[in-house]
Amino acid sequence: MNTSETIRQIPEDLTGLLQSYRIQPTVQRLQIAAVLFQRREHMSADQVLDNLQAAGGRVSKATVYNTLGLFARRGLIREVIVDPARVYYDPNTSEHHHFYNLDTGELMDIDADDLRLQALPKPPKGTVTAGVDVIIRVRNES
Amino acid sequence: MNTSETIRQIPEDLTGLLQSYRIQPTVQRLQIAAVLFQRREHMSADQVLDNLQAAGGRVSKATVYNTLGLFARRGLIREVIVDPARVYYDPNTSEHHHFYNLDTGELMDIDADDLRLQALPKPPKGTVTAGVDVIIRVRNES
DNA sequence: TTAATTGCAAACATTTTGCAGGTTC
DNA sequence: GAACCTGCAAAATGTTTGCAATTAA
Repeated sequence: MNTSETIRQIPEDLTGLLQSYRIQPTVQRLQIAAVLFQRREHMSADQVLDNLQAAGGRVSKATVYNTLGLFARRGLIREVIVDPARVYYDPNTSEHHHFYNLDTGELMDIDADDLRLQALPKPPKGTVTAGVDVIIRVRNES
Repeated sequence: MNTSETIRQIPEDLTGLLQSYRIQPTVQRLQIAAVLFQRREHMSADQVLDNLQAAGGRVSKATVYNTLGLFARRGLIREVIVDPARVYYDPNTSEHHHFYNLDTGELMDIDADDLRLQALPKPPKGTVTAGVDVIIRVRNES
């Protein structure tokens, strides 16, 4: 299909990574991809923007939002919908799930092997499954 | 704990239902509860408002939002976070999961018995599990 | 009559959009 | 040079808040 698994390990080849997802690599897109793939953390659009600006990158807010949307649409990253107030983006697109800390807003991965679903129910008539998200909401103790 | 299972079947006793969740029953709250528990459907705040106004109820937008938030905080209903654009509220608080149709925005219940999770992973140190949500995103065929 | 609730409008936060100017192939 | 991308500011959502007026215990 593509060589993403290999490329994933080599953030230096961001240009090739973007291209393999049919995304024209531009200065801003490479900077945004760099933040995501070097940190390999879940981030909101605003966090990406802050990070970039702190590092001296010159990217506008609109471009960050539009670019993250594009990355997600192309399958390079994944949207994580856990907080009604903002979308998180996950550079890890392999099958996995999430802990979401309601107190801190922190997201943590759960490996697919650590959380198996027993036989998925059939999707409603006329529909096909597009993805399965499991979110375990946690709260700080006491 | 409470008699919600019984009360649930009797939307006429909405006053008692609210009281059993430590919610002072007011005209507006009863109207909002009526919409949710008579339809027994997932609804956004805006849908609740529309429904109410169409039925001639006089409730303000702020009150609908605040009331749904209160209901959820008290455990009478459940928030469903699947769409970055809006929160859905679910009058069914028993353990269950959801199909979410990306094309139509429709939410459908999945009975807990039809989707078992094989041994939940332990929550991160210092945290306790507050809830588990499984969302199966589906798309209309072809 | 005191506390709680409501409604309105304004405030907020996140995200999207229109469009002029720049960049890329 | 044609198509595409970026930045800015303005607009569009959905939701929250401040506060005066109203309602409930």
